[in-house]
Amino acid sequence: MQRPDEKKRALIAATAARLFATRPFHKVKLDDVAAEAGVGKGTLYIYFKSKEDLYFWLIYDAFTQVLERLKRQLEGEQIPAGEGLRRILSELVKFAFDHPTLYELMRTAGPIIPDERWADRRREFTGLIERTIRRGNVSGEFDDPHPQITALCVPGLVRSVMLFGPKGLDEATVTAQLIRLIERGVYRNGKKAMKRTRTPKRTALASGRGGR
Amino acid sequence: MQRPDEKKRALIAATAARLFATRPFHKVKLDDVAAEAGVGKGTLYIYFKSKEDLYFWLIYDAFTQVLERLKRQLEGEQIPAGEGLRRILSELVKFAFDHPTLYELMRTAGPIIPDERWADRRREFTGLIERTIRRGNVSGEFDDPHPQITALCVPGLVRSVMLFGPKGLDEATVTAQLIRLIERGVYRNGKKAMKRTRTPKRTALASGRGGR
DNA sequence: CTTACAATACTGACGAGTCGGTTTTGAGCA
DNA sequence: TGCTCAAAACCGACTCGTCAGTATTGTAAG
Repeated sequence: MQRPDEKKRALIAATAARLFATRPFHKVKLDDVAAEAGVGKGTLYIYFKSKEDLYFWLIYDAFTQVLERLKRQLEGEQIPAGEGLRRILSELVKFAFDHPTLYELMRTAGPIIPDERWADRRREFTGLIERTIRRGNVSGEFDDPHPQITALCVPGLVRSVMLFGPKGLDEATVTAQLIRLIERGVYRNGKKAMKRTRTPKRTALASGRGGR
Repeated sequence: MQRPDEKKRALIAATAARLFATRPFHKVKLDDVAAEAGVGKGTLYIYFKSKEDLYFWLIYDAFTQVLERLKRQLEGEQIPAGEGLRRILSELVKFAFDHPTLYELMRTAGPIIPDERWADRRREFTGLIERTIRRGNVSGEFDDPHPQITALCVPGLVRSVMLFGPKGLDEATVTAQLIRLIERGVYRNGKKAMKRTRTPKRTALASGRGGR
């Protein structure tokens, strides 16, 4: 009955994730985690170094899961950029719907995590999206002047909707709408349609130092 | 030295905002807030009921500021929906650049704030955007099947870019790109619709706005 | 008899909130 | 202008509950 640890680690992780998603870090007591997981408090410390370690691990793990799924979606043959973008979006939304707890958890996470690995993962993530857009630009499929900014936006869209959206929203609707938004923003339209958007002037105007 | 208390309240608030933006709630010590504000700890409790109260007040206040500015931008005559949307975006970005601290602070805010006022404000906010989009739909300017979802996305876009974007980004570029994304996602396709938007020359984006 | 763990008792630090003493303010008065 | 005094603002050392983390004990399985 008591040999394999991975099962128990997962149990603890799931319980903790649930609690951390429900209330802020400082309100989650490890006593509660232990109790709800049906585990001794001491056991927690067999699997995790500290409360912060546990918390970090949860987020890192969840994020890694998303990342791996995305990579799997995009690997292989030459998927057209548009298709790639669509897959990214639906994969993200799917994950958010399937694991609301983990998604909510990542929200809390904020960038204030000292660990460098977190930032690395994050960069890897947006890099994936950015590269897809650039690929589309090169192939002529897209025409996005700022793939980096757009890439940053993608997870933000999903986050906002999941976080503040009304409860009734269904996955398909959300996916469709987000895809629509991003796609339109990025695709090369009938040339005249997007002719404008002030592109020519931008550089000159931006002269006046942004902020900070 | 100081007679009017509002000055001091603002000082405390600003200091606290800085600290709360820098580290998570549970790592901010009121002793530090007091020290950095050059104020006795007891004084904090003259102006704020508790740590949570202080925190909540900061966020609520910041959010209210944005909301008021937006309202001011949109009130008055019949601004075309497209122009309204553009104003919303640039106002948000401007605020984010001007008050990075407050903006970052609002990020943290998701945390299950018990107070109903917070949810109200939030609804008021997205409602403003949603209504603008609907107006555009009615006038034929836009053609967005899900104004509500789109409205939810807007603040998310700004957030993502400000939060994870590289430091170098300047306000004008960010504004332009976000406007482009949303606009394209929302406008009725077809050359004539597009053209109308452009006719009135772009609003003065370069309106100064120095960082400091 | 050993291993892995639940249960639980324990402790030490930490930090929110308090309280009594001190300073500032401004009104009333000369 | 100067003095008095009460009320309000202010300070910061102290208190006291709360947990994170640890050590101990009992027990079931192998």
